[in-house]
Amino acid sequence: MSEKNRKPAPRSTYRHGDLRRALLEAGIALARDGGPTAVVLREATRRAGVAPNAAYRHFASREDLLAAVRAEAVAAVGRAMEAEYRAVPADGSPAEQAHARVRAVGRGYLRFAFTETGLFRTAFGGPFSLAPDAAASGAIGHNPFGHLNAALDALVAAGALPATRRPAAEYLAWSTVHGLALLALDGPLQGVPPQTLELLGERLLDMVERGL
Amino acid sequence: MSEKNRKPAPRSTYRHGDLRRALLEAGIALARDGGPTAVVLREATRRAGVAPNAAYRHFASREDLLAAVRAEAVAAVGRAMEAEYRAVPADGSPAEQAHARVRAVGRGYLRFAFTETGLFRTAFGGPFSLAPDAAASGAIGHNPFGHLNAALDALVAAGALPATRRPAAEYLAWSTVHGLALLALDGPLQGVPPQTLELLGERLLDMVERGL
DNA sequence: TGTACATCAGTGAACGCGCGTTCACTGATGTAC
DNA sequence: TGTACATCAGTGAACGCGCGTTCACTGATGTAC
Repeated sequence: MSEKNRKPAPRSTYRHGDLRRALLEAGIALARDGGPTAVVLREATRRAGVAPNAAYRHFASREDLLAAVRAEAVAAVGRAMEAEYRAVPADGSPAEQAHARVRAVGRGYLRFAFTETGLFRTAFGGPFSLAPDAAASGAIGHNPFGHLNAALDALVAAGALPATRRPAAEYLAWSTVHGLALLALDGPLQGVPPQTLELLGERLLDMVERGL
Repeated sequence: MSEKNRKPAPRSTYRHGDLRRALLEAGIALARDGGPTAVVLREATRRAGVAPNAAYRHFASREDLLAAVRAEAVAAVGRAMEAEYRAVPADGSPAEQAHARVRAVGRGYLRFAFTETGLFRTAFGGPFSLAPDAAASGAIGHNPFGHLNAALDALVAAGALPATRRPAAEYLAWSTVHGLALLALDGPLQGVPPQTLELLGERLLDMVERGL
């Protein structure tokens, strides 16, 4: 976003201004096209036009930088889900609406995975947790998991899902979209054109709706 | 399996005997507890009690060794699925049996993932394909994907799945178990006790059965 | 309004690391006569 | 049955790599008087 990390051109000022953010943004850019392993501390400092060790004023370690990048990636997934959720038209019965929202949340997740491969991998491609504190630690209140839970709760409230089936349903639903995403990224679905993936995603969501 | 790679003790003979296999087995052991990134060429040679560059007589590169290890890991998944499949009792209607077999295949996949984390990661934790040639290249005819396809075909044959829904159903089914496996390995289901995971797995398979 | 000073963000140089890989080699084995 | 020789599996030493990280430093900034 800022212009500073576009060019490694030396600053005019001795101080950087907002090196933390510049490093974070460089890290995000790195993650975007290369996933978590591409988040290399030295490269981030290069992009920020700064000595390698300058990073240690703002991050305790490479792992610390990566954690910050990951939090941003997770937040981005959350935003994608939210956008899809908001795009759901407000017509139909409450049950229909609730269904449409669960689908929207899943669709948002899948679209993000297909579109922002590197960031998706950074968010969910290695060990990750979505504990409340993890969600709170970033500059974010967008927790993907929270969206899913809310949508499922609404499904129960609308009478479209028996309350007895609600517990742990979020894990079942999440599993399906997560699995498809990874099959498309790393598995036998690699190279399948986006619209086919999109279609497959809708069939997957059908299955979840029917099966939950 | 061989004793040679247990101890790094120097051979008595100048020639090794079966270094290729020793390296492969060292690689598998490495993968078993550490996943694909733990498959380090130098370490494999160390375990085989051999100079690092000796590996190049048998593998073109580290990547080549890893590919061989991966093929074995994939085969192991296939075997796990097969074992579960074979354990299905031969009673009930054809439709019931067919259902039970699809479940068995899925259960085998999940159990392997929960049990042999490192090997599962090696097989499916990074880029992978299950193209026929990939399955043929190893010393194996156990293709996990093939098992799933066969089970689904049988489901159609038994009249338990409308033929119109058969196409691409393997991807839908696979997505669900794959997703659950990864959520349990890397995601919010980390640390959940095995029997809870098992239960969740069964509920997931219920969902697939109902939803397909 | 000007000066002294503490703070601390960024510098420059250097490290050790373990890796994959290449080189020219050596010596055990199997085969041809 | 014995000897000469080609083969080629394994040796030993060395590389370059780029990384993360540490060290002692320097110089811009803001604050107190």
